Amino acid sequence: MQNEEIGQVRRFNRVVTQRVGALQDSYLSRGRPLGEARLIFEAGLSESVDVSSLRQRLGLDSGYLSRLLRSLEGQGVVEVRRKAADGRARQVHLTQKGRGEFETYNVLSDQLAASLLSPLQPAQRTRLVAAMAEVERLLRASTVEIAVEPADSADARWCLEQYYAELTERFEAGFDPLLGNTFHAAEMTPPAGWFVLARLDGVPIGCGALKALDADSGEIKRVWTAPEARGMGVASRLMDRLEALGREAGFKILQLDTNKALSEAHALYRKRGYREIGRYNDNPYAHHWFEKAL
Amino acid sequence: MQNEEIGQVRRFNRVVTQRVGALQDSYLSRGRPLGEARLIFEAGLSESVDVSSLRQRLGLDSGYLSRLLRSLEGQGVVEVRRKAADGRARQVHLTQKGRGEFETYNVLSDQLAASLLSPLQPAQRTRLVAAMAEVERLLRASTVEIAVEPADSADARWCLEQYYAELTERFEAGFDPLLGNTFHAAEMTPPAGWFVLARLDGVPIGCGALKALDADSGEIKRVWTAPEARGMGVASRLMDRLEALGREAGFKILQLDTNKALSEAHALYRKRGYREIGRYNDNPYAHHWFEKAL
DNA sequence: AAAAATACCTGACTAAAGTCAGGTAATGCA
DNA sequence: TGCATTACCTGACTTTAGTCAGGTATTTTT
Repeated sequence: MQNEEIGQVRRFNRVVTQRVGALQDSYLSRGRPLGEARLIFEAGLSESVDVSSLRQRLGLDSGYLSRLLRSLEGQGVVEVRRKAADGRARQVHLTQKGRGEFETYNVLSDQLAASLLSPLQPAQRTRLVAAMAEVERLLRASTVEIAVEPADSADARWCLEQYYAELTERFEAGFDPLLGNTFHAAEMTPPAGWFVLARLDGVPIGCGALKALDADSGEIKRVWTAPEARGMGVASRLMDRLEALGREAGFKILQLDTNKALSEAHALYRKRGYREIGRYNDNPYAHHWFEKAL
Repeated sequence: MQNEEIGQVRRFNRVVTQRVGALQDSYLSRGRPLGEARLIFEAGLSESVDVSSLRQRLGLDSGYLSRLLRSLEGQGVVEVRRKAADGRARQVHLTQKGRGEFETYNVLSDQLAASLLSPLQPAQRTRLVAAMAEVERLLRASTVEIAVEPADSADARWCLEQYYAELTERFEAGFDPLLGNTFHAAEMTPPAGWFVLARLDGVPIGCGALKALDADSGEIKRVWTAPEARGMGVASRLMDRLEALGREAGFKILQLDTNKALSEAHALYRKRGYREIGRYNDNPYAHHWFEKAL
């Protein structure tokens, strides 16, 4: 990484935290401590929130949050009720007054955003918004975490279900997981194989698997990215990790198959140095077979 | 301004303050209150700083800053000495230990920046850095403030001097302010005329003037942007303001002259709807004359 | 030379933010 | 059924941040 890049990131950090951060705080606290304001904002995002979820999202101490909630209850902006499904847990709702406050914060946030744009000329404004979208997307991309996980965890299963559902929709002939060269959790468990999961803010957004074929070769399967996370390079990073695992396992060759409907996947494999080979398995859904020497 | 733009700015604000802001704080406070850390950082930027300048830059209360300095003195990271030139004022120096702390913060800042970039692929990284540069530049542009000010203030004179110096350098024949259709402060003082100044973070970075020629027409002069602030649309905004002042004053027509060396200025005038006319004054440095109906 | 202004300091506050050690009620599990 | 766990609460703190009213030394102005 060049010094120049680092320097640019640091300048960016400085300017943005000053302009946006400081403005944001002053706009949004409006006579109420920032902690309370943030709480109203979080609570307003949905009909009701569990206290535990607030605690996690805002990173607050249990006692501290409790006190904040008591204060907001005193102001009549929230109600805290015990949860029907679990009597220990409690849920936070905004009262009508709270809804009003939430809307006010929303209007202020809009004004804050507008105050950043309004001094600019239309062309500059368009460029700023586009650059912000790019920064946002790539910053989010840079916080995607990829880790080897058990293939039978709830998150792993969720990803695989999404993946199958997408294949069913996209394949001409539909997709039946039982026919399609399925592999089971055991085959994705070291040392028979590996399952990697990509998460954004803790939420699974992609997966991939590597299965040992023999001592020298492995097969890559089930590489999937959630639609909302596409264009962030997640699949590439999953492949990076899977290939690294293959290298560690001593494989000389990685193989994979794919359906003709998955054109983005073809492009990705080609770009990463996979070359098309003849059929090496009897997967009824496969139209193309690739391999790459590690 | 469209809702879509506002929404994008708000998403950007949220993502950036979360990622950058939170990381920054945790990285940079390292066991020391953030206020003290910021102080060390500011003090380290130069050999020595006046307390008053720190107070201004960090926006701190005099008593509060004083206490922070005592605390840092106690930790042995700064020395506060009276200033030779003015016995009331005091100067802050980092001790050797303080220098070490400063360097540590620098390294941490670099690491923080690197941690945002490192998960990305080279192409993404390049795009992120470019987008950050764009956002930084345009956000800075959006905080430029333009105001009508007295033409004989220190900042106004500074701008005009810079402007003259640049003309001297760029004009084939050099430039002598006494010959060049000079106008004096009185002519830029309402209602005879107006002087507008552009500031970025309080520092003057551009100026412009409008002078009444008669009841129906005015002349725009001395539109200048500091080299480091170019490409931010400052000149356009100065022109906007000057034309608005002209409209308020009831002028029907604005005129201006310019030297052939100032090609960017020509482009700007043409883009804003000025059309070239014949010589209307005897400015020896002018090669082109323009006017625009308001 | 006296008066006014300045630059900083000290003391005495307050509010906000955060921490930690118990405590209570509800739930899950053996 | 009883014991461990959980989800949250309360009380008793500390730290950080910030404000404000004087006070002292120095410089500038008159």
